Amino acid sequence: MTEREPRTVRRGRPRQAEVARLAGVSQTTVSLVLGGNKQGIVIQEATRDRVLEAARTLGYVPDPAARRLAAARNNLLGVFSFTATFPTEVEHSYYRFLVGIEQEAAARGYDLVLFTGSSSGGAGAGAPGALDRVRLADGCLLLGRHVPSEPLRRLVADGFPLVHLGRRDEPEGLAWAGADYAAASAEVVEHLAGLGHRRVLLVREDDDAQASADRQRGFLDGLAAAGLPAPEGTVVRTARPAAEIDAAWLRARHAEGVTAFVAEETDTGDAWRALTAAVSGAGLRVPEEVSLALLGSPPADLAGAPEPTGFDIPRAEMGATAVRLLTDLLADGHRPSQALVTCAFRPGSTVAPPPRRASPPPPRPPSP
Amino acid sequence: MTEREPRTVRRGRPRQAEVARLAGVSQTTVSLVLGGNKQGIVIQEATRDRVLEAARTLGYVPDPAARRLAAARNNLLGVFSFTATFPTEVEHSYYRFLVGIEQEAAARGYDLVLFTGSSSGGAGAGAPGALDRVRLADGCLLLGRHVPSEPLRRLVADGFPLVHLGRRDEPEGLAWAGADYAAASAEVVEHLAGLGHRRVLLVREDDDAQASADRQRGFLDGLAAAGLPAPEGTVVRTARPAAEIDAAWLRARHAEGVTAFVAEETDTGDAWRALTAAVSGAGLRVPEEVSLALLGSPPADLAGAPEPTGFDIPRAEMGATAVRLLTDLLADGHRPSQALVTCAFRPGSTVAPPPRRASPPPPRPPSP
DNA sequence: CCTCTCGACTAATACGCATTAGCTGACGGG
DNA sequence: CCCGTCAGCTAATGCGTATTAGTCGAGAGG
Repeated sequence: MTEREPRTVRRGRPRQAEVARLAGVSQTTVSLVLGGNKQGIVIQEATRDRVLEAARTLGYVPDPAARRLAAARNNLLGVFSFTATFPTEVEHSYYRFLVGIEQEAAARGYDLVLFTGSSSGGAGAGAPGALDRVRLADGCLLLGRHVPSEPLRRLVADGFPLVHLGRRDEPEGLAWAGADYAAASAEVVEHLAGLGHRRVLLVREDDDAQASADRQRGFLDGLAAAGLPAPEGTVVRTARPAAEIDAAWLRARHAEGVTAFVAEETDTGDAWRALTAAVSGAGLRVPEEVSLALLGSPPADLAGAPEPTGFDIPRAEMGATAVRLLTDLLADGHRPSQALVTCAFRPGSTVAPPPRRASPPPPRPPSP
Repeated sequence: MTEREPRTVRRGRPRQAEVARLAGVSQTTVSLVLGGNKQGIVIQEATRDRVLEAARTLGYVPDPAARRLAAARNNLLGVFSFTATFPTEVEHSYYRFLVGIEQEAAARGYDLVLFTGSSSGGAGAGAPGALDRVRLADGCLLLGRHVPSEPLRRLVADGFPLVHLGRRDEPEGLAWAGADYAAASAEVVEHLAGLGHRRVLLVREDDDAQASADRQRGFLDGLAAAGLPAPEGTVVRTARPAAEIDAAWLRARHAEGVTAFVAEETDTGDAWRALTAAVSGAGLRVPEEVSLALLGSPPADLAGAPEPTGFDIPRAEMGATAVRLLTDLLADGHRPSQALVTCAFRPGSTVAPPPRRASPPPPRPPSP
């Protein structure tokens, strides 16, 4: 039942052998001319030209798999993410990474392979072997907060060149390019303190990502640096921001003397979303009565709203840095290294000095 | 002086051969058990179990490169665009294509290769042989309006599986997945006519893209279907919309009895941008005094403005369709085909019946 | 008995490229 | 005049897996 099409279906893709035949030389010579020829074998100018000419006319392109198998390089960098690389939600944060990744990869002569295993349509990132497909490329970039450890550990142990986008200490020796959330978060807090705020709260989602932890640490460091206390309840961690961070909750905190709220940015932006909703639900004006800050960028659908004070994550730069790290790894096989990219403070318009009168806010009629 | 490390440096990664030795079978059997065994060769339950057990204890993971080499296909789909795939401008239209492409590719077990050659950092899409690199994949998707014909023609002639995103008749036999701009444009015009508009103008940029031509055709077809004339000047084509479509121009057209303006969507959105600017410059209210429609989606930076009446280009669906076309091509080697995806009409809020006061449109002699 | 399936595997080979041993003819020194 | 270089190639392998031809023993059928 198997149709044994002889040579007809032969994909147009030419091999070195075909090039060799056309140029009247051996396959070896073709490999020598087109490949690196690191052995320093001497080839005559004329021969070399014939080969190049033949390759051009046939449109020869090396097979990445074969190249890889023969223990050489592909010039392919993998990109693997643990959720779809292009999520359906508009303007997902990965896009910005990709901008930097593509540019830097292009500049260094690498093409990109997007491993789609984890996309919703596919088998899922959890599928056994999904991560192993990256071995097709020379090295791979990892995106996403929630990366399964076990397969990763294995890759690292085998010495496969990997760079994680975002700080990650988990498998010992994994290289990464991260944003300096801690420093940026501290800066935001110190900015608030400088304006006169004494009681500042951090709202974070119930998430164990390193990025969340870093922000919290920076937040607390910022408080400490400003000489402010961090009593119990200073960091609010909730799995369901929309439900728990509501107008009543916010009014209560405000009544206790909290004048500024800080939210972390996450994939969904839920913390920030809940916070802003709660504030407007409570009828408080921003920034006159209460200051808000966002440790990251606002979700795209809130683009119309006033620009939140906080910082911007230099995603494109992180992507470029990660590519740089990876290609360096490929080049000199140095041991994995890591890089922190600085975030840019964004002044925004959601913070101001706290209201003068230290008394609790006036009771307002419920909004219609 | 060749370092012939015997077994020591043997990559921690075991091969099928090692598994075979441990299980006391041949490498072939291992391949049969662990691979698909599409040949339907019968293996005893006990043997199969021994192999699986051995594979587990050794932590065997198949080498994707070898697998793809042996399979004579690499399960890679190329994505080639003639501008950077991830342009720096926010929310570029390619993103939406990619959403669909990634999903569908994942669902069909393909990974994606992004050819970065055309990115700003690289050699540029014009570089000789830039397009030839796509031969590395099993097939390739082409994005972008302005695709150089010559290298493309070659690829097509060689039978390399290619699908263009967007209608394209140029190289005979090129497959494509396009949006049905003509039908959608006609629908918009008929909608306007149904509301009572008699004089409708189309503003298009000076661009020879097929997409522009299709919209114009649909626009004219729509007029015809509604029984409206299309006198000279009904289609306004300008290279510099911002300069030529200004308040004065708009006021003049309005005075002539034109009650609705339609703009095409382009990469830049300049036509629409100019049109809206001109209308507000002319002090005309939308949609009370003048109706506007956009053949496509508005640029992202105009997201705050009222939603334009028009249609949405189903980009994700187009991407998915293109992938489907391409994989079908790969599977049964059928001759290239094309697919039109329907655009969804978007009611929006920029059109309304024309103003009541029937300042009689100048009875112009319809040109024959 | 001896050929003939048939079940259950295994040996051999192909995939496309890189690499490593040759191999050949020209030239030069002794 | 013979051997050793050496420039310039080519033949032969290997990489890890999938596939295709067997191979081999055990029953079945004649």
